[in-house]
Amino acid sequence: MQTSSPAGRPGRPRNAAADTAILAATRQALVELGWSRLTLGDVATRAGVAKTTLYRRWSGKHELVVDAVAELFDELELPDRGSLAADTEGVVLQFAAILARPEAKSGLMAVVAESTRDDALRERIRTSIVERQKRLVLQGRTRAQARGELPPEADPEVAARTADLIFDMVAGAVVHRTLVSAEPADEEWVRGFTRVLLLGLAASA
Amino acid sequence: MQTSSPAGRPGRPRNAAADTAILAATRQALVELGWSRLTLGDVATRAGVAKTTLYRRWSGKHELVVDAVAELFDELELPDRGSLAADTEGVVLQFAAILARPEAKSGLMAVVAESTRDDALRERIRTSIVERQKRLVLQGRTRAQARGELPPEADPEVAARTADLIFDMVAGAVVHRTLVSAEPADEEWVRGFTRVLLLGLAASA
DNA sequence: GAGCTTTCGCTACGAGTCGTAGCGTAATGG
DNA sequence: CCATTACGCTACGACTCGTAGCGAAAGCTC
Repeated sequence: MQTSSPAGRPGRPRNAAADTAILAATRQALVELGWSRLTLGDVATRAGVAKTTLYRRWSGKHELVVDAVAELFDELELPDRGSLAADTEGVVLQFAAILARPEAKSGLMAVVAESTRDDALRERIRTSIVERQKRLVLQGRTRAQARGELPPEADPEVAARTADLIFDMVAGAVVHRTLVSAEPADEEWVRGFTRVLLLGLAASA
Repeated sequence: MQTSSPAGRPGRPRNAAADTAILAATRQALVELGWSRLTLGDVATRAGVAKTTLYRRWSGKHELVVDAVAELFDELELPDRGSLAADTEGVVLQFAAILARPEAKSGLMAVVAESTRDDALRERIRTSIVERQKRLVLQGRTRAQARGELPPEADPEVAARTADLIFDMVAGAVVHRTLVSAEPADEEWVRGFTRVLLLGLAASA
């Protein structure tokens, strides 16, 4: 989605409803067809717009799918369940529920794959999807430190590195469980995961 | 790669060197073009074979890339460095080194994305890539139990679930770090990761 | 209202890829 | 020698891509 026209720009304004319709149509097409068989002409037909309209707003399949999938993560929130372990389990379960949806599965990995050769696409993914998730990790750590469950971080640089590490471990594990192992990240799995994450491999046995 | 013709089958045998050339050409094309721009016609030209020959051996782009990428993981081994932590660091560094290669990056995620809608493809990935990695986790756990670093598992069912969990945590974290966060899984990162994995989040600070 | 600007739907188009068919030839075993 | 399979090559229809051009619609400013 490029910069819209909020200010008094001359000319006919864009149909805002079309954006919504196009993104919804994209997700529907992802469910029915998957990434590889999804075509922009098909999406345009589903959304009830002309193919040229779609190309005026998105430069291609990749950007469109990033935006369509990003909206799925809007609902992510950090619940306050009273302890770091419970908070972690709650947010991981939310994340897992989103990833379980077919439109997320087929779309997310495809754009990540393409982002390895497209810096602009990676930046788009980072700002509209990844950062939104990482924010929850930072919130959770701050809250846990306030509770005294985690020691306060003196060095902000070390704190940032640790947060990045935790984020990669949490998001990576759920993604791998869901997409590669193709098993559900259900409550039982999340409990085991949280135990290892917080207590370590040796202590959790 | 489908079943070759080792037994005395009539007719002209397949050129075994062509398989090697095609897979190498596929990896080269992945490096230069990435997944989306890789075409089978181009791979055939690079390998010096006719496009029809390629289609006689692989049913499509997905299967071909799975086989091409799978060979990258052949070199994975579990080093014996004397302790669970050191062994873990060693194998994770190997895994990270493979994932850092562009042909692995662009190819692996793409086929995983497609496998969410193609059971046969997922099975092919599982047997030729994933199981080979998971074996290392099992070896590492057995060795650590022999050393007394981990308690022996009484229930084989629980042991299998734990091994799956560890595998998803290790592989997922490295993949996420490399492909999504787009940062190198270097020695420093691996040390921090291993510490959290073995000791837990609280104890590792 | 007049005039300007931008969007929209539609059609058409060249370019590129896909996967297959058909052909003649090469290589192996019985 | 002959059946059988693999190979290289060419050609093909079908499909998707991304763009161009057109007339009409919808907003703004004067």
